[in-house]
Order: sequence, then structure tokens, then C-alpha cells
Amino acid sequence: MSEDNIMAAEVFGFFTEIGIINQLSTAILAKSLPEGVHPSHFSILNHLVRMGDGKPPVRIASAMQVTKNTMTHSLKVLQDRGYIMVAPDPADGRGKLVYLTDSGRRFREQAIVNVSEAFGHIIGPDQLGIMRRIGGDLLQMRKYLDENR
Amino acid sequence: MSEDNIMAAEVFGFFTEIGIINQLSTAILAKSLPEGVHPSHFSILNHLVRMGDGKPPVRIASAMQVTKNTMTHSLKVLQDRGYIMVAPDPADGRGKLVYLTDSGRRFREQAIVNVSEAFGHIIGPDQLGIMRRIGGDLLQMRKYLDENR
DNA sequence: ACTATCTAGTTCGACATAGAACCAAAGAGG
DNA sequence: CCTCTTTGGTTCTATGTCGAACTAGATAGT
Repeated sequence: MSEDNIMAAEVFGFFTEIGIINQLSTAILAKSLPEGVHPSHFSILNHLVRMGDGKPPVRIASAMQVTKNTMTHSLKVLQDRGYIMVAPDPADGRGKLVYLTDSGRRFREQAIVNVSEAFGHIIGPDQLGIMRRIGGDLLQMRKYLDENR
Repeated sequence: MSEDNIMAAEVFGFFTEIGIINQLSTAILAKSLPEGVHPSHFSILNHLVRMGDGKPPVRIASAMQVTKNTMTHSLKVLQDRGYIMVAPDPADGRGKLVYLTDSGRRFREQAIVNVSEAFGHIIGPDQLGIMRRIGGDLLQMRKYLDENR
């Protein structure tokens, strides 16, 4: 095995680990959400609350790291459920703006409670320790990958 | 915000970071693989080489953390491409055994080269440092989540 | 030995997501 | 102004993944 391949194995192993953790945590999240609400939908609601609503879909898409078409689809689901409202952007004929509805805010509040409880049962002090320990490194890694893709 | 919610925000933020890193790294991997070969397929070939082939699909599925039906689907793709062979398990009438073909081994060798090159361009010494630094913690986290789901 | 339970694999239906092609509006450069 | 390029959003198609239901073979408990 060449030098490059040794490094590749290391890198690949690392990202494999990341992938599995992501999958397991997503599964936990999915199970603690009501039927028909995907983690990505919850994630969008969360983003709208934390970063403020009234943003165009394309901005949300880039923040969530998904493509525009995926965002179109997800927003349609959220709109059908009455959690958001999408209005044309008065300042840009092409654009739209996404607003949370009261129902959406209430739903998100309740979901937070359920999710908190689910993770509270699973995440122990050791795990919390790990998260705090490696959180900074993960953030740095994410930023780097994001900027160099 | 309650205590629980504060912790939830922390936990959720952590897994969000993990999710984004996973997505970005998967995208890099996907782009360095030939058309029609998904990262998960590559992952299966890799697993067969590293852990040895001649294993039943259900074992591979549990190792890769995907469901049986997903594995059935992925194996069909790999089989259609001639990278693996699936034979009935002589010791278990229900079971099958998965074998790598020569073509599959060659393909994987070549893919490793491409993937190594792609990641070599992107991953710098800082990133490698991060990986080595937090690899142990990630492993521990993965095992914990795996055992407590 | 017989039944009940479990396990391996498949099939079906649903859904999130990506990529490509497309339209319409905005912006830039002459 | 007028074109060229860029940008926001949608539509279409393909694919990976999951959950649930199902079949067939294995295993355990009495």
C-alpha cells in the first residue's frame, strides 16, 4: 500500500465513522418526530426560528447544505402541513420569502420537547463530554470542507 | 428555555455539525467515483476486501448500518456491474454468501487511487491532525450510540 | 416430533435527495 | 437600450434508503 493509500484509509475510516454517527443520530431524531415529519423538515423549522424567517429559499438551501430542488420539495411539504407560508419577494420578481406560521412555531416548540426527551434518555455525561471536547474541532473541519469544496 | 432544552440545543448542534461534515465528505467521495457507483457501493466493496468476502448479506448490512432491503438493492447493483457474485449458502438454506469478483477487486483498487487523489487535494495537515485528535472520541461515540439505540 | 418463534432475503410502496434542463427575472457591459 | 450572463425557483427523472408485509428455512421449547 502506498503512502497515499495509507492516508486514504485513515481519511476514509474517519468519514465512515462520521457517517455512521450521523445515521444513528438521525434515526433517533426521526423516531422522536411525529409521523410524516422528516428530520430535514424539523431542521428547516429550527433554522427559521434561530436565524429568523422571511428569508428566500435559496438562502435556506445553502445554509442547510442541500440543493435548490430539494429545498423546493421540503418547503412544499412544510407548506402543506401549514407550518410555513411562502410569499413572493416584493423586492425581487424571481424570489420568494419563507415565513413561519403560528402553527409552525407551536409545532417546533413541541417537537423540541420530544426530541430533548429522546436524546436525554440516550445521551449520558460521557457523551456530553465528548461533544464538548471535540465540538470545536468539528466546527473547524466543517468550515474547512465547506470553503474548499 | 429549560435545562433540557439547553442540552438539547447543544446535542442537536453537535449532530447537525456531524451531518454537514458527512454530507460534504460524501459529496467529495461521490465526485471521485465513476458514474453510477454510489459511495455506499464503494463502501461495500471496501468492507468485503478489508473484512474478507464470503459473508451473508445480513452481516454486511448490519456492519454498514443499513437495513436488509437496502443491502439487497445495493448488492443487485454491484452484481449487475459484475463486481460481486452472490451464491447460496450451502450451510443455510435461507442464506446467501457474497463474493468479490476479480473485476470487483480491480475496480476497487482503481477507485482507491482516485479517491486518495481527490482527498489528497482537499485534506491538509490541519485536517489530518483533527482526524487523529478526535478519532478515538468519535469511535467511542459511535459504539455507544450503536449499543444504545 | 410438533408447534411457535426467529431469521434471511425479497418485494412493494413511499420519500428525501441529487442532477439536468428549463423559465423568468435581475444585473452587467457595451 | 439590448444582449449576455447570472440567479431564484420549478419540473422531471433517477436513485438510495426505509418500513412493513411476506416467504421460506432454521431453531427452540415443550
